[in-house]
Amino acid sequence: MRKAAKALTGSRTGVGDKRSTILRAAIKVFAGKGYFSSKVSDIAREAGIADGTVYLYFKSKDEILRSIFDQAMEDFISEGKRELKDVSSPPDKLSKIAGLHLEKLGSDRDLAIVFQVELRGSTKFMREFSAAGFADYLDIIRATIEDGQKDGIFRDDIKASTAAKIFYGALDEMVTNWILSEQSYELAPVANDVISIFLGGMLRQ
Amino acid sequence: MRKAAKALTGSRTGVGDKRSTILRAAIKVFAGKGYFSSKVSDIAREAGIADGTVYLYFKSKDEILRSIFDQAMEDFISEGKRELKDVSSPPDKLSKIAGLHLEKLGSDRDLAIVFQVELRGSTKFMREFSAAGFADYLDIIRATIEDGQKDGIFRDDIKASTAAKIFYGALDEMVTNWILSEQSYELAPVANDVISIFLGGMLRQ
Amino acid sequence: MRKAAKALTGSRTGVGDKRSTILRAAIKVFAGKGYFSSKVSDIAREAGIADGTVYLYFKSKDEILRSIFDQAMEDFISEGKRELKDVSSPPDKLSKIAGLHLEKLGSDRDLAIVFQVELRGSTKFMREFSAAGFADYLDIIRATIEDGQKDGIFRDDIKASTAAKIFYGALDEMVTNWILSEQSYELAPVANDVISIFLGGMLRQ
Amino acid sequence: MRKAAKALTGSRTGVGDKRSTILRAAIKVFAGKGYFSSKVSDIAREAGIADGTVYLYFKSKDEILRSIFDQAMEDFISEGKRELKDVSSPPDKLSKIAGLHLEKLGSDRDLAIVFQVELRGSTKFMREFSAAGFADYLDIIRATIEDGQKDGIFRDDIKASTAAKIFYGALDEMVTNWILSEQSYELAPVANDVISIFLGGMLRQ
DNA sequence: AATGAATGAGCATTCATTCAT
DNA sequence: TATGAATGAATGCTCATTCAT
Repeated sequence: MRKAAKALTGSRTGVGDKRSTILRAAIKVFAGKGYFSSKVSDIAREAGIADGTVYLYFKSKDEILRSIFDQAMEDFISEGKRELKDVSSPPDKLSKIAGLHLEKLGSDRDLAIVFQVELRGSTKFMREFSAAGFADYLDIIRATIEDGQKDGIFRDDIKASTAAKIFYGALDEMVTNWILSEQSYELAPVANDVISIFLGGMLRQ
Repeated sequence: MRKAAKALTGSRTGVGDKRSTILRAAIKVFAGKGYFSSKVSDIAREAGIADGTVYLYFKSKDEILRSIFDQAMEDFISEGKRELKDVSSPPDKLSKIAGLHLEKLGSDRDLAIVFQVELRGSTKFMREFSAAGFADYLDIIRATIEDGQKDGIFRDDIKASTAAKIFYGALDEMVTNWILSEQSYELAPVANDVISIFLGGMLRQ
Repeated sequence: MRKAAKALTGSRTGVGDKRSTILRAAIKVFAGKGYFSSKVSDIAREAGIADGTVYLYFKSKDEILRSIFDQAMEDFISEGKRELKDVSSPPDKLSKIAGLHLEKLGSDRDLAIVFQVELRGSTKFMREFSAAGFADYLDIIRATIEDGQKDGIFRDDIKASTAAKIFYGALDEMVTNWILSEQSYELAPVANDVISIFLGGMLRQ
Repeated sequence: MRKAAKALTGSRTGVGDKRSTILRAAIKVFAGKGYFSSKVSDIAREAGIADGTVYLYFKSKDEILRSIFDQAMEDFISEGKRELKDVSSPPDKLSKIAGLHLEKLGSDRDLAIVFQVELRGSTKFMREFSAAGFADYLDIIRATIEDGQKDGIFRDDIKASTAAKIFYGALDEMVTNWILSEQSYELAPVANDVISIFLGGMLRQ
C-alpha cells in the first residue's frame, strides 16, 4: 500500500513520481471545475509540466479520472483490510468501516469531491466504476452483515445485500452533504450516528 | 402542480404542451446517452421539432436539465404534501415518504437515471440543485423526525438533520443500485426494509 | 453532366451551390499548399464561409479530396462518352481521348495539380482512386485498342492492357511536366505528339 | 557510387553504416504506411535505435525522404552511366535504360512504392525533386533521342524533350501499375513492350 | 411560432524535435 | 555517439446557439 498511498498523497514527488503529481493535480483541478470543464492543459499547468507530458503517463483524460478512482480505491481497500484484520465482531467491523470511510474522504476534500460528484456523472462511468472496486467494497459490507446474521446478533429478515446498501447509502450521503455544505465541520465524527442508527435497527432485540 | 405533474408525465400533450414534450424527450435522451453526450438536436428529433424551436422554450441546454429537476421536484413535493396531509404519526409519515420516493422513481426509470446520474455530474449543478428543491425535501424529512423526537417516540441523541440525511441516503442508494442493476426488480417494496431498519434505530426503546 | 460540370466550374454559384463553392475553394487551396498543409479553415476562408459550414456539406477533409476526384472524373468520363459517340475508328478515338485529356486538365491548372500531385500522395488513396473511376478510364482506352487489334489495324503482339498503360502513362507525364514547368505553354497541342508516336508504334505496318 | 549503392541496399551494414540502416528502415516504413502516417519513432524502432539518434544523421523527417530519393537517384544514374558506356546506338541505349529502370524498381518493391507514391505527395517536393536528379534522368533520355535524331534513325518532327517525356511516362506508369496491382508479376519484362511501341513510333520509316 | 442553415469558439491529442545525461 | 523523456505547437471537428425567413 505504500506506493499507492503515496500516489494520491503526492509526497514531494521524487523523479519517477510524475504520475502521482499529475494525479494530484487532476484531483485538484477536477474538484475545482468539474471533469468536463477541466482542460488537460489545466492539469498540466497545475502539475507544472507540458501538455504533452500528461500523455506519457495517461492514455487519455478519461483514463486520468479512472486512475484516480482505481488508485484511491486500491488504497482504501487495502488499508481497510489491514485495519479490519484484528476486529472480529461484525458490529465493530461496521464501526471501523464507517470510521475509515469518513476519515478517508473527510481528510481529502478534493478527492471527496471527485468521488462524490465527478465519478457519478455518467452511467458509463458508474457502471465500470460499480463493476470495479466499488462492488468489492459493497461486498465487504454485505459479508460482514451476513456474518452478523449467522452469529444471530443481526436480524435476518432483511437481506444482507439490502442492508449493506442502506449502510453504504447513509455513509455516502454524509460525504455528499459534507462537501456541499457551506459550513465546514468534521466529517469523521458523524460515523457514530450512522452506526448508532444502523446497529439500532439491525441488532436483534 | 397541475401543469408540473402533466409536464413530466407528458401524456396526451395538448397544443400548448410543447414545453412538456421537450422535457420528456430530454429525459429520454439524457437517460440514454448522458447529459454531455446528448445533443440538443437529439432532443429536438426525439420531440419531433426543429432544433431552433427548443430555444423558444428553454434558454439553454443547461436550463433543460435544471427544468427537469425543478419540475419533477415540484411535482413530487406537492404530491407528497397532499398525501401526507392525513398522516400524523412521524413513523407513518416516514413510511409514506419512503414509499412515495421509491414508487415515483421506480415507475419512471428514465427520470430516475437523470436524477441519480446526470444531476450529479457537476459541483456547480449539485450546489444549485441542493440549494433548490432538494433542501426542501430533506427539510421535510428532518421536520418529521424532529416531530417524532418532540413526541418522545424517536431518540433525540442524534440530530434530526443527521438522521434525515441517513434516511435520505439510504433511499437514494436504493434507487442508484436499482438503475445500475442488471436484473430488473421492483423498486417500491424495498422501502419497507429501509423503514424497518431506520425506525428500528430511531424508535425509543 | 450538366450538374457535375457546373460543380467543378463553380459558375457564379446560386443558393444551393455552396457545395460547389467549397469544392472550387478546396481545389485552389490544395493546389496552392498541398493537401496536408491546407487547413480546413483555409478552405472555408477561400469559400467565404465559416469553418463549421464545411462540415454541413462534407463529412471530413478527406471526403473533400475524394469528392474533387469523383466529381471531375464523372465529369470527364461522361463528357468523353458523349464526344466519342460519333467517332468509330480506334485511332481517331485515341486521338479524341488524348485531346480531351490534355484539354481538360490544361484548362484548369489547379485541378490538374490536385490530380497529378495531391491525389498520388498515399497508397491508400491511390488504391481507392484506382479502384474507382480511374480504372474505368484505363479500361476505355484498353477496349479501344482491343477494337483496333480485332480490326487488324493495330498490331496484336502486345497486350491491349499494356498498350493502354503506355498510352495513359505518356499522357499523364505530359500533364505532370506541364504543371511543374516553369514556363507556361499550351498543354493541349502536345496530344498530337503522343498520338503520333503511339500510333506509329501500334499501327500495323 | 559505392557508398550510395550500399546505402540503399542496406545489407551487411557495418559499424558506421547507421545512416544506411535508417534509410532502409525509412523506405520500409514509408512504403508500409505512407510518409505522413509514418512516425519518426516507427523508423527508429525499425532501425533498432532510439528516436533521438535519427537526428544525429538527418536534420528532419523531410530530409530522410529527400535522402532516399537522392541516394537512389545517384545510385541509379551512376549505375546507368556505367552500363550505357558500351552501348552506342540510341535504340539500344533506350532499351538498356528501360530495362534498368524496371529492373531496379521491380527488384525493390518498397523503394518503388516510395518513388511512385510518397515522392509525389506534394508540389513542394515534386519541384525540388524535379529540379534535382530527376531532371538529369530525363535529360539523359532526351540526349539519347536527340542523338538518334541527329543520326537520322529517329524522326525529328517531334521534339526530343517531348519524346523523352513520353518514353519516361510510359515506363513510370508501368511501375505505378505494378505496385498497385493485386497480382504479382515480373516488372522487368514489360520493358520490351514499351521499347517496341516507342521505337515503332520513333524509328524512321 | 417554427424552421434549419450557418456560425465559430473551443479542445483533446499527436508527434517532430530537443537536450540533459 | 546514443538515449528517450519532455516539450508545445498545431488542427480537424463538434455542437450549442442564433437569426433571417
